[in-house]
Amino acid sequence: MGRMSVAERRDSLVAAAIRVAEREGVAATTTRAIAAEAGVSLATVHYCFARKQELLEGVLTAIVTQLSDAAQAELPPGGDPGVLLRDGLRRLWEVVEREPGRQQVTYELTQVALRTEGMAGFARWQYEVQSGLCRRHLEAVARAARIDWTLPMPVLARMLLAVVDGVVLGWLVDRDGATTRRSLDALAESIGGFSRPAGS
Amino acid sequence: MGRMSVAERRDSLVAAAIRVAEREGVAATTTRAIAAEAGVSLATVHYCFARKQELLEGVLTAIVTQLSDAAQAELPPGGDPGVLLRDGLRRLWEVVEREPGRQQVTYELTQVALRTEGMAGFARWQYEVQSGLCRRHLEAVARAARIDWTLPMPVLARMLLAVVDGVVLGWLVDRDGATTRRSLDALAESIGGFSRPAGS
DNA sequence: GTCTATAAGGAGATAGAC
DNA sequence: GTCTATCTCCTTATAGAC
Repeated sequence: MGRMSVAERRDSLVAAAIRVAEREGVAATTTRAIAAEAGVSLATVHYCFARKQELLEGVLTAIVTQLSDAAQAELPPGGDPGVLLRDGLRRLWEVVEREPGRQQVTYELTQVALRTEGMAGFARWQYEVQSGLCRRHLEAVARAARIDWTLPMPVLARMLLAVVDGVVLGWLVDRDGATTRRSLDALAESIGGFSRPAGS
Repeated sequence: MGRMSVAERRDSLVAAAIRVAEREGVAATTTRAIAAEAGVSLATVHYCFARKQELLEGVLTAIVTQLSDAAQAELPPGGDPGVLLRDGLRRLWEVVEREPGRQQVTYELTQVALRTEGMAGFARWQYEVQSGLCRRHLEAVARAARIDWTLPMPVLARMLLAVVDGVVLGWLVDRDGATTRRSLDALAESIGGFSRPAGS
């Protein structure tokens, strides 16, 4: 843990903060805990980030960016839109179920951002990014299944994002994976129903 | 603000805590802030609640109970299940849009409960109560529309609860009421589709 | 039952040596 | 860049007078 550039140290502190937040919760992610996790002194944290809020913004940005990078997937042509959506959500679900702490941190950070002066914009940005991922996936499904959606894209994207958020939130509370997966499948099928053959 | 019984004082402190939490967030709901809001001294709070966690449990209980009481509604016979569900969600939405702080506090408290030793049970209880409300509403819709649901009730109830949670969560971030209402309508219609005429 | 006063500790942030 | 030491403020909780 010798000397490194400010940029490297910042990345290392953000990574440490994410580990602490997943393990202990965002509320318990103090600058002291982050410093200990990263193996540096408290003052080093404040040398790299003028205020703690800047570090939290870095955490939120890193989490959203990682999620965004992981969500890219191309779809082979053909198939039913409901089935394509269902398969996409099942792949997403595997990731969620493997990293529950990450999802919990995401929701906690959104709440913190909404309540913190000057961070509300980050919450909205996070939501726009996730909404954009939903939109792109819905467009990919439309191309693959050769259909047009019968609802405006903003409405459909919001439906899909709401379904994912709500389902994950519920699972974080009761950890009933079986019922959760069946609900997710049914909701995917539902949304797939808002389609008609392309150009008709 | 003279003397009152412990029970009365506890209720008054819980009510004060809810007001502070709606205004400032659960994280900022300190015993001092609650005492000030209730017009009593700090020591009085600790006289009525041995630990702060007991007070928070009282807040969560009060919020869930109030929500539960407000959700009762009888449905006139006849109509389409999707339309009945949609109308129910629209009534619920009016309440949500009128009291955004209340919803935000609910999510914040769930997160706190999940992270707090000894409070995880409260989060699960909260979820079971809300799930029960969804189940009862779905059963009422089935009676009114004379249909049977084509999915098991636990799955349907979870779908409905997830939809409400996800939609509210998204609206708390971007406050786009128009898109939110259209998404809610479409999702209600979707869930209504998992039905067939009764006894067929 | 309610108060004032205080304990005991944790938080973010900074000063100044190296 | 990183450290130790410290400041200042705020938190939960308690003691003891009234």
